[in-house]
Amino acid sequence: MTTPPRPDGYDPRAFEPFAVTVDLAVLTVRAGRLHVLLVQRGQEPYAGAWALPGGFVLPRESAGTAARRELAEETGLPEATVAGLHLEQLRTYTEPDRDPRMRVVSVAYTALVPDLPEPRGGGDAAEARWLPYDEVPALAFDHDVILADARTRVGAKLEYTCLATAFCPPEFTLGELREVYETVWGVPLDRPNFRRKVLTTPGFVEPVEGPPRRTGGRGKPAALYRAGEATALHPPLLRPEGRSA
Amino acid sequence: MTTPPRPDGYDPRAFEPFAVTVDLAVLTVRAGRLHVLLVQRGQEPYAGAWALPGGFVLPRESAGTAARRELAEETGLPEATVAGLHLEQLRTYTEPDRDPRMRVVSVAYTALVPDLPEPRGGGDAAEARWLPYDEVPALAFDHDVILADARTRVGAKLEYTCLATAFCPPEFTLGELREVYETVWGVPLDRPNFRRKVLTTPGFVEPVEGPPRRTGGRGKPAALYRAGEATALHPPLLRPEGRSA
DNA sequence: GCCTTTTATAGTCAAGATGACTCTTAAGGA
DNA sequence: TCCTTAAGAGTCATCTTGACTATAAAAGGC
Repeated sequence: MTTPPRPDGYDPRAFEPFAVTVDLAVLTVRAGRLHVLLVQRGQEPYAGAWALPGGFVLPRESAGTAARRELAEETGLPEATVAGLHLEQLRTYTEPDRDPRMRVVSVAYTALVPDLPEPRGGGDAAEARWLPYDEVPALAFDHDVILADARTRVGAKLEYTCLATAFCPPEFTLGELREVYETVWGVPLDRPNFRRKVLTTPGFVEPVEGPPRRTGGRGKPAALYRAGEATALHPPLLRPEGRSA
Repeated sequence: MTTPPRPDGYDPRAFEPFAVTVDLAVLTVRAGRLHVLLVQRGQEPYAGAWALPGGFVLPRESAGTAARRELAEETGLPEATVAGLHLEQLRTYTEPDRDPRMRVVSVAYTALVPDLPEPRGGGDAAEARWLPYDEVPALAFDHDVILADARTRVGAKLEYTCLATAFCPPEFTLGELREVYETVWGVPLDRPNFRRKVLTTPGFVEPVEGPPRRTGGRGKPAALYRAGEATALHPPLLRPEGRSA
C-alpha cells in the first residue's frame, strides 16, 4: 500500500471521508422458489423502496461482524442462529455515485439460509419480507446489481462446493437437497443420478442414524441426512447444459 | 441498506471517517516460478518493509479505476497495457486495526500478467520488484493474508476458467500454458493429457495461422496459440490429487 | 556428420464419471 | 382397492480421465 497524496503529518480529516456499509443478499428456497430477504426503506433516499438489508459498519467492528449484526437486527433471529449461518463476502461496490448522499462503499455479503420464519421488520426498516426472486421490484441504490451478482455466484458455487446444504434445515432428505439445486439452477435434475452423485461424494452428506424417516406428504418416506464435513466437491456437480459463465 | 445511527440531518463528518484503499496482488510466472510484484515502503508505518502495491481511492474514482491507476503508476507500464490486463476483485479487508494510523478498509485486487519487464519503483514506493512467491518476506499490514488469499483464489480459478492464458503473452505454446498450471499448482502435469484437454475444450485456445512455430531453445518447435473466446472451462481442468478447498 | 538430450505431438487402453432409463417400494388420497 | 407420487436400486452406453508408449524435430556436444 502506498501513501496518500500528502502523507506527511497525516491527518485523517484531510480527506473527504468515505462511509462503509454492508449489504446482505440473504437467499433461501421456499416452496420450490428462490426467495430473497428485502426491507422497505423508511426514509430518504429511496424512501418506500425495497432494498437489501444492511447498514453502516461501526467504527470498531469488521464488515463481517457488521453483517451478522445487521442480519440479526433485521430478521429478528437470535444471535446464536445468525452466528451459525453461512455468510460469505460477495464483492465490494464502490461506484462514486451509488449513494446520492455521500461517498459510500458497500461490502456485500451473501447468506444462504434454510426456510426461516417470516421476519419482523426490525431496526430501521419499515418492513422486512421474503420475496420470490423473480418478483423482486427495482431496488434502491445498486442493489439490483448486487442481488444479480449474488444469484450468479451462488449458482456457480453449487457446482463445486457443498454449499447447497446451507439452504436446508439440519436434517434433510435428498429430495429437499435436489430441490435446492433445481430451484437455484432452474433446471430439473435426474433423481437417481443426483442421488448417486451426492452419496458417492465423500463428506457431502452423512445419513442420520436410526430408522427415522420423513414423509413429505405423499410418496415413499425418505431417509434423512445431515451435512457432511466436506466443503468442496471433487469432481464438481455441473449444471446440465447451461455452460455457466 | 439501512441508515446510520442518527440519520436525521445527515452529516458525513459526524462519523469517524473511513479511508478506502486498494491493494494489488500482481502475479506472474517467470522462469517456472510464481512471482509477485512488491514495493518497498518509503515511510511509516512499516517504512522499509515490503508491501503489495496499492494506494488510496480518490474521491471521484471507483476502486477498480484506482487499482488500474496504481498499477500503472507502480509498474511504469503504459496505460494502454494496464487497461487490457485481467484485474479481478479479490476480497475486501476490514479488520479495525489493520492500519495503525486510522480506520482503513482495503479492496484487494488480483492481476495476472505475462512476464513483464522489471518495474521501475515509481509513485510513492522506494523500490518495486518482482519477488518469487516463496521468497516473500513478512509484508506490511495484513498483506501476507491478502497475498495468500490471492494465490488460493488463482489456483482454484485455473481449474474452472480459462484464466491461465492471462499469464501468457499474446501468442504462446501449449508448453508455456502448461508451465503456468504446473507453477501455480506446484504439480507436474502429463503433457499429452494436458494437450488433449486444452485442445478439445472449445474456445480455450485457437491456433495461430501459418507455419509459424517457436523453438524455445531445445526440443521440437511448438505451434503457437492465442487465447480463445471462452472464459469458463466445462468440464473443468481439475488438479491431480489435491482436493482443492 | 553422428549421437544424445529435450520437447512437441500422435495414439492406445482401462478406469471412472455421467446421462438416460427402467423397475420396485412405500407411502397418501379418492 | 386402485391410482398417484416420490424414494431408492440398478443397467448400459458414452464421455472424460489418467497412465503410458511411440514418433518427430529441434539443439548441443563430439
